[in-house]
Amino acid sequence: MKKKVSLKDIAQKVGVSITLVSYVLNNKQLNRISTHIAQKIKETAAELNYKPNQVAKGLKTNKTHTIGLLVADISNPFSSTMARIIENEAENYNYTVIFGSSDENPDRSKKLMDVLINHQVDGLIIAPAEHSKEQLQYLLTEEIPFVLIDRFYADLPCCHISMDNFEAGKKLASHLIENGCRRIGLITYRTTLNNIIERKLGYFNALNEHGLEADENLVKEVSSPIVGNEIAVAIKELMTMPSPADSILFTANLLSLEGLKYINTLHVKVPHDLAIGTFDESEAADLFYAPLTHIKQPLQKMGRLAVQTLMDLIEEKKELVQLELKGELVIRKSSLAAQP
Amino acid sequence: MKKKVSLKDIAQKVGVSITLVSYVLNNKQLNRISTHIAQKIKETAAELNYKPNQVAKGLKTNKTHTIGLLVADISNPFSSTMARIIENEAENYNYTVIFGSSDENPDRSKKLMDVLINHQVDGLIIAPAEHSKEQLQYLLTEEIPFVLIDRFYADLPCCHISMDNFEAGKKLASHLIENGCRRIGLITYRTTLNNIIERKLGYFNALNEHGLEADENLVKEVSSPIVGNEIAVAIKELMTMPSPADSILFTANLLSLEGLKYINTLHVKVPHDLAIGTFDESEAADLFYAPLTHIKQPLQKMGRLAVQTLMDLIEEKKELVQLELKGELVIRKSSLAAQP
DNA sequence: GCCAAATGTTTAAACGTTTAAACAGATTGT
DNA sequence: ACAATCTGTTTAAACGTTTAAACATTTGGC
Repeated sequence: MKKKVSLKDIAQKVGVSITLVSYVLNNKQLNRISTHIAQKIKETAAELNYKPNQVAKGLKTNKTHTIGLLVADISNPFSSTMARIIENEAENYNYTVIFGSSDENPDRSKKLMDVLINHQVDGLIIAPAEHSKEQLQYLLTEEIPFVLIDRFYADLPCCHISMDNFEAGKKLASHLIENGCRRIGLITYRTTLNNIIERKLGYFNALNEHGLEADENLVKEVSSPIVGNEIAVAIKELMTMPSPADSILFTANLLSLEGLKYINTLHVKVPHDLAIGTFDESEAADLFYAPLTHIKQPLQKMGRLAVQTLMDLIEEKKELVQLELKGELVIRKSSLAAQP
Repeated sequence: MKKKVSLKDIAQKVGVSITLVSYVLNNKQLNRISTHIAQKIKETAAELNYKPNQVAKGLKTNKTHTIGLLVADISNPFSSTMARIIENEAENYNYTVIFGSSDENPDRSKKLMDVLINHQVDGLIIAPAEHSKEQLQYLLTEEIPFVLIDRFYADLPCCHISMDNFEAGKKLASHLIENGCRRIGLITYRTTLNNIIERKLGYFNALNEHGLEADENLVKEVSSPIVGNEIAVAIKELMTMPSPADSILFTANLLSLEGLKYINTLHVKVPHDLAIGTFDESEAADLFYAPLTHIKQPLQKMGRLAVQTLMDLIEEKKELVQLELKGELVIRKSSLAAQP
């Protein structure tokens, strides 16, 4: 790689000090500097195609204009959509995004966090992995600005932006009930993450408020959102129990996609034989013969608020921002089951 | 943000020079340094939780251990899958990824490229936007290491890794022909990008080799891959022409998804009434009642090779690597049309 | 006992910026 | 006339590292 043009090169060419070049190019002390020399410096900078070295600048100013984004997996649609929103919003503040995928693994998460911190990011936006509370605690003691998205720990006094998952789960379950479903199976996965748990609690709350009894046999917990066979087993059980499920609520997008693959192999028509409700939009759920009723997360809003909050933290306009935005129930064919 | 622990802090605490601390922590000159002082330095570093400042290091060594990834849109599955693969492979080399979405816009692409370069990335992996040849030319003259993925300019002497799109298009069209299709509609979008154009040429070549005449009316070019209505019009025309299409080959994933949405609204059964072939995997195409026959790109291989090639460029093991990997034809229900 | 070599550690400069402070020369007020 | 002020520019130190070179002390050879 060629050596890049530095302030020094410009200074030498023009025959002035580096300081003066810096002042001119940063529009500082402009009331002082003679216009014709300023002119000449600018011309020369353009001519040499000078690009300020952000690394050197960062060392001096202690601001890299970079934010770290830590997600579960950048290749999954939730993360990548979020990444794009965050990229765009960060750009408005002249910030660049550097990312890492934790794979929901706390060790990996810790390692990535360190890498990002070592790169001197000015702050972090994190969709925390399971069991990463200690790490977040560490960020807090180090006073490294960060904002959680999607999930959070209730007892951790930090900024977080997420959806009101309890309300969303309740809204979705209520909708199924109001459309005639009486035996709503719940398929969720084993986790300590509050977002998923809240969705489940919302489901129970909806049953309760509608005077329906919760049946433990209707609740299936698989070990992870991608184990297709466990999901298939769960669905099979729900469909073949004495009083079978008339509908299924999936607490996560991935669960429903895996579930539909299995349902597609059965002689079961959605929504006639089985209504479906799930979370998040997806092309796949759109293209399914009975497009899926789902909770649409306010991703745009979440992403933008996360960046804005982070910027405030970075600029030390300290304030504890903890938001739970409402999700939107998008009603599609998959849930219009017992409807006449 | 708290001030971070520096070499200086360790040096002061132990009572030695900064240099010595640096040597110990980098395992340099180890044959010289007294073991007990080395021990003490390491202990103190651990105790203070020292993390080397990559920015300062980068300034001195002229290596930031960061690569820039420039894609069309990080939120689309091709880009995000690629991003993840690149992230993982880069990690093997102790590199971190910083990204930008060009939106296929040359101005934005130029701007992002500058931002990444100003952040002193050691190299770039780029899925070039349309009309970005000049910018790439510029990288070449500046000797900034970069590798193109997915697309390239034939006359630009730079490294690129992509799929053999001509062969892929040909393979897909041939498959349709061999399965009885005789009137294959092609839906593509207006672009100067070689990858899409090659797919189209592959289609023509397949027709030719199978002794079928190319009918210009069967070829529809929309203005962009996301204009649903244009795609609908194109499909309608293909289906209602005097001798209508018995199949459609989409030259891009997005086109087929938009197309299927429209096809879903018609009284047309895939593959019986219309066979479909497309590019790239997607959950959506999997879940469609007739899962789509498609060309699977060797993303894993492309991503890994791109990183490896870039690392070689960065380490000045200069070599021009230009690869066109073979795509895999994945045959699914959507193309098994005229088959008995 | 003296010089050379080996051992352990420090000095100093550098990377490309920023920025407070100093400086020199011109202009002004009295 | 001369201090005070203003104008335009430079000096120098700093950010946190790396690394060649210098230095001081010990050890070894003869």
